Amino acid sequence: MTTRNTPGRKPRSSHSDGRPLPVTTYAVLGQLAGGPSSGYEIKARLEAGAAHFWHASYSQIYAELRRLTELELVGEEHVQQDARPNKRVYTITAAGRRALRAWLAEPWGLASLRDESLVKLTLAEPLPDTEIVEHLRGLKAAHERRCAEFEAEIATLTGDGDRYLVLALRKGVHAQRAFARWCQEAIDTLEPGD
Amino acid sequence: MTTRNTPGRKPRSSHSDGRPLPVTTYAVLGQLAGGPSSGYEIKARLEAGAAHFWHASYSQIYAELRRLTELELVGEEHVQQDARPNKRVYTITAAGRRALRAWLAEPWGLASLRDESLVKLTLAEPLPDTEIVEHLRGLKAAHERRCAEFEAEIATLTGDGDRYLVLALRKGVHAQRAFARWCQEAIDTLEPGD
DNA sequence: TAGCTCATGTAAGCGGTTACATGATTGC
DNA sequence: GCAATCATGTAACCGCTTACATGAGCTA
Repeated sequence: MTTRNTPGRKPRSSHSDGRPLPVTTYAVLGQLAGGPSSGYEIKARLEAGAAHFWHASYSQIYAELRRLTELELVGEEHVQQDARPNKRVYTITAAGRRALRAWLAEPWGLASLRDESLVKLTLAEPLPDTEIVEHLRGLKAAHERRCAEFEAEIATLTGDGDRYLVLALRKGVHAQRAFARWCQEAIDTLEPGD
Repeated sequence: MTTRNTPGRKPRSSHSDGRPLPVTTYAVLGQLAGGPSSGYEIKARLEAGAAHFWHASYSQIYAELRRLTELELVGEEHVQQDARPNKRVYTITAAGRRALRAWLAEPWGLASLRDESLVKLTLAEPLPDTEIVEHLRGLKAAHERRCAEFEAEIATLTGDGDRYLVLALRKGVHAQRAFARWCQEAIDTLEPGD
């Protein structure tokens, strides 16, 4: 006998719906794992943390908080403040922590890269190679600048609490360096003499 | 005297609207630059070409073709076929080629990477390092597999017409290698002995 | 007095995916 | 007889961005 959906029981809590929650939801939930906070604070934490590789607007954060509240993965508390606008402070629940841990336990997937410059490159056939090379030079410079940005940010992070953030930023450094090197390789193969 | 919008003249053709067209539009338009074809064929060409770094579903291709037709960047022709379903064959117009060239002439932008695994990493604090390392090992293996896939595909491309595609795939190789190396670096810093 | 920080939201729209619908021909 | 190829589309939905709306207190 298969497990029946006991009818009349409203399917509550963690996404009984088969589809997985989007990453952004967990990104928000994850911030709450570090302590209760308001939507506004969550935005700030995200900006200070994973902002380089994941981004969320206010609209979306507030929407996600509504969703998380409905799923009972977070609890909501209205806080009156004088001298400040009132807050809604969200707190992760036990179910929330479970959901987060379960998500972290799933295999860590590859980033799917949608690369505009490669679309351009594959369509660049009618252009003269010299022009393509010009673009590649510009791209290389951009990658190098970005790389330097990552390195600069790492340099400002001395605290031990930032261990994982530093690791994450290191990935940025690796990626940008690789891209810059690829640009040079591509330039070399396109340049006269080939 | 500033250039006035001559009123009563309907703003026709190439996106008089300020916003740039999305990349997908140009990806479709670009396929047409290689000769007239149907939506179905365009899908096949995309799949054979830039599919690894840019993807488009049928729904979207047909939608883009409608848009391109409206913008008069492509021309549409209904072709009766016996023994086959009827086609709509699209042909790039002079304005279409201009628009494509203009797009290619714009600076080639960096790929914005949204990396799920990095979100996980920055939220992994409560997990024991051994578990994180496990995930990173899995990720490294995945990157190496992907790298091998790119290399295998490059090996099948001997033709000279595939020059740019090969270059593009090389970027994939570079990226995957860099990611794999980063995984190892991260593993090393997290592993006991640190 | 002007602008920043704190604080929350709505509405509209876009890019994109997934599921669904249809149907003829060719090759195993 | 069954699946694959050719061929085009619609409808619903989702994730996300952008623009808009509001408002109090603090600081230059």
